[in-house]
Amino acid sequence: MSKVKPALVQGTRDLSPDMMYKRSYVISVIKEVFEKYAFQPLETPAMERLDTLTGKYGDEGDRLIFRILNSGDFKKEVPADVWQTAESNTLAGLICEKALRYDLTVPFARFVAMNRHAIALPFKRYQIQPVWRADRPQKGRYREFYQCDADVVGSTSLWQEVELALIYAEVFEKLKLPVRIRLNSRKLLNSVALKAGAGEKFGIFITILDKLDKIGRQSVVDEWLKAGFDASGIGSLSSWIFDEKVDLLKVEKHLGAENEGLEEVRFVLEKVKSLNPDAPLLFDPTLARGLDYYTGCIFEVVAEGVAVGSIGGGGRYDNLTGIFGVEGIPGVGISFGLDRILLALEERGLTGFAQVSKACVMVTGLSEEDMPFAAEVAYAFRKAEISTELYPIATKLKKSLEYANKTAIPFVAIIGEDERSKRSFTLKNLKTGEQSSFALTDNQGWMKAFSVG
RNA sequence: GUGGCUGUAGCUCAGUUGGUCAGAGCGUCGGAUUGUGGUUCCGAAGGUCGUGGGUUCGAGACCCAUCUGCCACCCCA
Repeated sequence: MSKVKPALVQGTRDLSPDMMYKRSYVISVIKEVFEKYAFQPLETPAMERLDTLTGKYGDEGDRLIFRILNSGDFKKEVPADVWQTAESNTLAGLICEKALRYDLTVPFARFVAMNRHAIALPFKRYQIQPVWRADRPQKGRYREFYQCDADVVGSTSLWQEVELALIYAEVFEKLKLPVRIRLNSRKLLNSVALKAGAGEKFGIFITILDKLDKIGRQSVVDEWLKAGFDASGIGSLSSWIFDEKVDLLKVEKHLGAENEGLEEVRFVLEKVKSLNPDAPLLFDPTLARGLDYYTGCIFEVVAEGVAVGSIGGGGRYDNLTGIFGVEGIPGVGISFGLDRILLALEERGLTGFAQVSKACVMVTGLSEEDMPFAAEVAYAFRKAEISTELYPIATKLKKSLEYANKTAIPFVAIIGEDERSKRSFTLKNLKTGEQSSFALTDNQGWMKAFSVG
């Protein structure tokens, strides 16, 4: 076999032990909160049938789906002339029947459609798994990344939105990451678009609106006008919609009191704030979100002071399972972008929570004769539920202490001839340099020493 | 998918108009210290200058391609 230079696929990365400690912690926080709000775990396969995924994310989304080449003699299935003349895209459709999942929501919808009979509604599930997108990587943008989703299907109650917003607030509070949770409603956006005379061109309208952060108010207005929307409508719209803090009463004045979207937003905002006054939830009429399937409330989370894009998003979709032939099951869900959350924590220096050492204590023997007893000591520690590493060869103390120091193991139990003959060990605290001797049978003694460190 | 920037020892980077320019710091390894690390001192190893072509008497430096990272667009976690 010829030698290959080791390399990673574009947009992917290895997660070192160092990173894994941090990730595990963040995942544990998210999972804990999900379970506290009574969501149940679910996992689905990395690959789905291609037709399960296509058409769910818009044209742009379809392009970003990683397709999997058929096994076997896939060429045989394609007529020669087609093979010659077809566009790459068409051809890919003929030789790929599977794809890597693009998000967790559509596979979940597929699961619900397939298991409708076995599920008690409302069904609340959470799912923490990687997804893949054939995007061009940038900072905080990977081709393989983790999403942590919580969705409820089978309930139209706005209390679900309230609880999901509370989850967002609680997770980021626990992670000590300052965020802004933006809230809007697609229905409200619809009314806004109507005011602007957007009518059929709702998509174009919100796409332009969505660019507000990047291009600024004036450019948004200009683009709207260029797109041919009603000038007077836009004029009155721009008098309030870009305000930093939008007063709901003001919105009501412009859209009328009988506005469903406004009522949704008001309800969620009020209930969340009354339960958790510190929740950083705020109404933002300019929040649009691109995904085709949202129909009600929409959420987006951005980290304060860190440019990593949004670290979470979600919303309500009235009929996601419809395309799988199961009608009338509404859903609402949120997603956490694990990789971006970690990036944000990293940039703000908030990863101090991470466990730094794999082991609490390392046992080292000075000669081969000491090794059996060293192993016995290590085993005794483990029986006491202490994470223990046995230095695998008898070596100079300098060596093993250096190793313990580098890997941040706080204690070293030293076994030499003396210790072995007395069935004891010398316990050194690497932080303070103190050391004392314990009989192996003196569990209470050495357990106390460990707890002090 | 479109456009731009980038790539030199494990890491962070020097390298002048193409002609000893293959370097520094940190890290790694060995020794000072054969039962004591994190400090100090001494010494050593490690790079076909991302990769593949090309221009040139001569290229790390120029050109082309490709890969990677990053940035903008698009989109999004």
